[in-house]
Amino acid sequence: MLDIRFVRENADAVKAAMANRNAKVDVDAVLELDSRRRVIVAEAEELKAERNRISKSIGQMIKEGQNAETIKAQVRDMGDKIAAFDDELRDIDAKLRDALLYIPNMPSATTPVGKDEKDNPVVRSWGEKKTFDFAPVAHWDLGAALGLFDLERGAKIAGSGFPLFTGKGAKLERALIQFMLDLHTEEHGYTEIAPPFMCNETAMTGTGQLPKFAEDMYAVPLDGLYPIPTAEVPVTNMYGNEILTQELPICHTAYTPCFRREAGSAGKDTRGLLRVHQFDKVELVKFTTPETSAEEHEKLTLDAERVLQKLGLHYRVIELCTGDLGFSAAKCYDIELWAPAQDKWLEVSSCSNFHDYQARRANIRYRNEDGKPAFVHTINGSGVALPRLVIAIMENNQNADGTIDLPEAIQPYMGGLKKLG
RNA sequence: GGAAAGGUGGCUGAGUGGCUUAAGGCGAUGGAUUGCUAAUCCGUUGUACUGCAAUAGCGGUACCGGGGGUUCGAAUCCCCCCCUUUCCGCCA
Repeated sequence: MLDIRFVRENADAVKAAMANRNAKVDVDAVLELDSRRRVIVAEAEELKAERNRISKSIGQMIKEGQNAETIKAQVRDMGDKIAAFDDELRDIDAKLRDALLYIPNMPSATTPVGKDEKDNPVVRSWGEKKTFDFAPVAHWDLGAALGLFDLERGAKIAGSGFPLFTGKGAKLERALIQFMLDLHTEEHGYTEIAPPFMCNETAMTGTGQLPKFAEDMYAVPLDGLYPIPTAEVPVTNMYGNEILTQELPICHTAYTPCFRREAGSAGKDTRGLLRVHQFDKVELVKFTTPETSAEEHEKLTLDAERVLQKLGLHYRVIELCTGDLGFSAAKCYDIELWAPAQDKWLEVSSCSNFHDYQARRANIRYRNEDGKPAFVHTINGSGVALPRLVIAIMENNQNADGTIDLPEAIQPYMGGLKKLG
C-alpha cells in the first residue's frame, strides 16, 4: 500500500503513475477521505484531552469528599460526543484503508513506460533456439506417450488443470524441486523455508492478493483460509508485524505447491501443462534495505536464471513496462523459456521488486542507520515454476524416436537416469 | 473436541478502578571515573496517528494478545475471539 502522506504530497505524480499503469484509481476521493479524517481526529482528540483533564479532577474531588455528580453528568455528555466522533473515524479509517489497498504500487523510476506487453523490452537472452530435423512434438503428446503424466485422471478426481504425474514424470518433479533448492541454498546463499500451504486473510492482504484478487484464489471459508497461490505469501508474511533485527538482506527459498483459480483466463493456454490450477514452484524471497534493493533484485533475477543455465535451456529476460506491471510490483523482470513445439516463449519466473509496498501492508520493518523503524523492501521471484520448466525440458530435449534426454544437472537427482523413454 | 493456566515494553517481571506519565531489574546507549578492562556513579531509553514549528523541537491522542462493553475514568471489571502451555480424547 502507498503511504497516505506520500499520496497527499505527490498527488499529481500518483495520478500520472496510475495512468501509466492503465489503472483506474480515484486519487481525489482518497485525498478527500484523508483530509476529512484529519479534521475528525483533531476534534476528537481535543475533546478527549479535555475529558482526561476533568476525569482526573473528579478523582480528586471524590477523594476530598465533594459531590461530583453534576460534573460527571457533563463529562458523560462529552463521552457521547467522543463516541460519535470515534464512530465516524472508524468508518473513515476503514474506507481510507480499503481505498489504499486497491491502489497499486508506484512503478519504479527505472520501469519503462508502455501500454501493454508489446512494449516490454527484452533485456537479455541466453542460449539459442534449438533446431530439429523433425517436427518437434508437443509436451502433452510426449508426456502421454512416455507415461509421465495422466491429465485425464487428474481431471477425473479434481478437474481439468489439476495435473497428475506418474512414474518418472512424478520423480522428475521431485528431482527438479530438490535440484533448485540445493542450488539456491548451497550456491546462492538462501535459507530454506518449508511454510504452511494455506494462509489467512491477513497474510493474503499483506502481499497484495487480497482484497482485489479474491477471485483468483481458492478459499476454505469454514476456516478463513486460502490455499496459497505462491510461496511469496507465507514466506513474506512470516515477518509481518515485526521489526527485524537480523542483518539484511534476509534471503529465503521455499518449495510449495501453488493453487490458482486463474479466473478470467478460461480457455487460454489450456492444453497440457501450459496453465494449470495447481503447480509446484521453488520461490526466492528477499528482505532488504531501500539502499540495496535494486542491486538485490538484479541478483535474485540472476539466481533464477542460473537454474535455466544449469539445465541448458534457452531463455530470455524481459522487463515489464508500466502498463503490464503486476499490482504490487514497482519493477519486474519476467524470465521466459523457449518451447519449440509451442513456438512460443513461456514465462517461468517473475522477479519483482515491491519496494516498501508489501512491507507497509504487512508491517515489516527494520531499524535504519538512525535506529528508527523503517519499512524494508521486499523482492521475490520464482526460482522457478515447474510446469513450464518441464515443458521446456521435454520439448527442447526430445529426440526423433520420442525419447527425451535429461539435462546433465538433473541426472544425479534422477538416480543417474540419462533419458526418459 | 473437553478441561485448566497464561498472553504486560528489546528481554525479565510488578501491577485487581484514579498517586501508572506502566515500578524494579537486565540489556542498549551517552557521560563521569579509570593506564586498559572490569566494577561503580549519573543521564537517556517504545510505537502509531495528529497539531504547530518544518533540520534537530514543542504539544495532544491512542496503544498492556485482538474486538466489543460497563464507568466521569480501565492494564485492572464484564462479554466474544485469537494464540501459547499442560492434561484428556481423537488422529497420520
